[in-house]
Amino acid sequence: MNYWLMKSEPDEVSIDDALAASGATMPWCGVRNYQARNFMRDTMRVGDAVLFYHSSCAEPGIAGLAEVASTAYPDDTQFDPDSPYHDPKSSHEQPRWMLVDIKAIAKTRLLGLDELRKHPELAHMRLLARGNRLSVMPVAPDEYRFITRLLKKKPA
DNA sequence: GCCAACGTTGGC
DNA sequence: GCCAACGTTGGC
Repeated sequence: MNYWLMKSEPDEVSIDDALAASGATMPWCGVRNYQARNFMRDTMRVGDAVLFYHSSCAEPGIAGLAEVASTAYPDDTQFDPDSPYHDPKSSHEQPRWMLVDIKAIAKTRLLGLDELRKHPELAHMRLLARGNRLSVMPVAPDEYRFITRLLKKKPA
């Protein structure tokens, strides 16, 4: 069992949007970073736990829980000239970008960046590292457990 | 809107 | 294979 954090801009897809999707499941399209793609393609397994993170918004932070719901397959948006995620250098024969399906499980309280930074137990999270830009990243099991406990508590 | 940090591109 | 230029991310 692996643990992950996945960023989404709530203006695009919020945890509420994900929960409202058919089966609360949606293809995690639009990832255009090789490292993030490799995590989805090579390491994710069905049933892995996911922290659903809201980024580029007024209150960035963990907003819900989700799980990996498929193995990796090509991201269709890369082939669509009308999509903002279109990649003219990709082809059906050799698709460049892969994704997995993500199933939303629950909305949580908003666990903001400032609160995450308060805890020494989380000091090594990749999310909190300087200049971090990865949109899909692994979370250590201890960090995941600590965060799920925090989510059940009131904000500090 | 600003800007630091980072990844990618492409000329050499 | 180096590296400058450029584009993007994402918090503030």
